[in-house]
Amino acid sequence: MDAPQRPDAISSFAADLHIGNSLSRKKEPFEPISAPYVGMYVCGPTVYSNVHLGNVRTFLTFDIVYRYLIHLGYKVRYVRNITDVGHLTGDSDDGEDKIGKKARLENIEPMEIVQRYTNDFHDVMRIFNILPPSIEPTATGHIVEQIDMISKIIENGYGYEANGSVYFNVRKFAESHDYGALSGRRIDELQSQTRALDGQDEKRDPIDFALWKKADESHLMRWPSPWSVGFPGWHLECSVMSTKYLGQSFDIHGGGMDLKFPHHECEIAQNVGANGKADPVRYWIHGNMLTVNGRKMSKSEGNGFTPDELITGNHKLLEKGYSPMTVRFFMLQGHYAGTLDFSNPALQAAEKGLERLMTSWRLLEKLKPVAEGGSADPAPDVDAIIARAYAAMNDDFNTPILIAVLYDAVKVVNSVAAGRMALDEKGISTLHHLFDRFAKDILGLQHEDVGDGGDDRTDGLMEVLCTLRAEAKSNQDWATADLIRNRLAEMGVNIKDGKDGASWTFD
RNA sequence: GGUCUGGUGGCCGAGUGGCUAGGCUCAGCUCUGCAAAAGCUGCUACAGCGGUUCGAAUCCGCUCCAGACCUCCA
Repeated sequence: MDAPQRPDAISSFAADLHIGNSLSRKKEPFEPISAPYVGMYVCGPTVYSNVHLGNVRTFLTFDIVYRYLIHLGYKVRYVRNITDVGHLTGDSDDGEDKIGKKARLENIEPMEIVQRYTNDFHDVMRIFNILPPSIEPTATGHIVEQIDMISKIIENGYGYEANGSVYFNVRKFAESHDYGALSGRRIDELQSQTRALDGQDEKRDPIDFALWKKADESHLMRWPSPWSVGFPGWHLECSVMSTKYLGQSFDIHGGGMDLKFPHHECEIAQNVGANGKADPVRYWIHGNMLTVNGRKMSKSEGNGFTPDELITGNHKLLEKGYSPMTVRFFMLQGHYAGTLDFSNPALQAAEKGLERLMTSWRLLEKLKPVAEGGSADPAPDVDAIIARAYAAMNDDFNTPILIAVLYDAVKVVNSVAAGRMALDEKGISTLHHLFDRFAKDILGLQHEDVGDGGDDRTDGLMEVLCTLRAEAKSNQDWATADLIRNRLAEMGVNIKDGKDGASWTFD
């Protein structure tokens, strides 16, 4: 897994980068707080089960952001947390800690759960060629800092203790701050929307959220604090770890659309409530959901695929298996801010489209420049293609447009290979640059064939076979020519007859 | 009910005032011993209704439809 090549200085193209900011709901020019450094925080997974493709889409979105910022020359510190405590089951069952519950069900240590699914998460990230972040902190590794932040929030008057638990006083905070600015919610509406208080509730107001929860001995994961033995609230870890590693104000905060409320709204309140600094995050980026037959992919719907099911095709909703690169490409053909529907025809279209792109990319390696002094007519304008590639990425990371631009390059490569167009040395090297930087570094596309082809010996063997076949063809010995072609095809080697002899590709 | 997204051709999916994606599919053609690949051409749409404008898929209003979110032991 290769990180993008980072230039020594910030690219001149960086000045045109615009980011769709979910806080302002506008596309804004990207101006880092202290260039060349960029701080980016993304909410990572809660490691109590296998990740599914919907999760993958979110992390892929920020992989593209990360890769492009690096490509532009920024020194990015990318922090993506692992939630290993505090995320409660929010639905109708019991509101237990998700990890604690799983540990109890399987009768093992919570940390075994955490380790197992963290490993799984990393494996999945790897097969989709998603780069690891600079720092991957865990909630349990930052209990001390979380307690410290709670204390600050209480000191500042925005938190209160009730029976050993601590809550954030939303109404108090909203007196002087715009709670709801990110999600567009108003606290009066929230108030009326919230389910009725039951008499046991320790919260002063139903819209308050927990910073610390007291826990009895049946809880597997609990820590001492000034208020009680218990555990931190889910929203707290992200505030704590982003502040610790990126500062009280930082550039980019990302996550899935479904985290906008309450999670991110609460994060802002906590950061501001503890640090007193308004606007802790400059640019909020939210990746949209992956749907299946129009429904959000989720475990409870039974419409989530694990990577294994995806690759083998062993799932009732899959007609066949698809490679991770196919899925990566498929996801990048849609913009991150829109929903994307996962379907078999769409996947098959992506598979074929990717194959055409990759075949052309391989063909580029063998392209010969037009001879010195020879005319390159008609000569395609490859510099314009590069400019359009940057324009696409600068427009809020518009990968679908970038892919469309790459297909223009595909057309050029194929035309040159077929002798219909000509390129000089410089033109060819520009195309190399386009594919290496945009397809490989930024989109993270890579050839999936492993081990076969590419080395000198294979090339030599192929040359011999092609020469023999060319000889057979010139003798009109079609039987021999077809035998060579067919036997190679059985092995996954495809011969293509062009104007200047045959070329070959591997499946 | 509230908040937020969206509704684009056979399918997927860009595009936010005039030029205008791209991929896949289908049909025809070129090339070709045949095939594959590649290239060319065609099929060419913006949920509905009204408004603004010289001009709207794009802006405004309304309607219809779809999805997400609405929080801690509800």
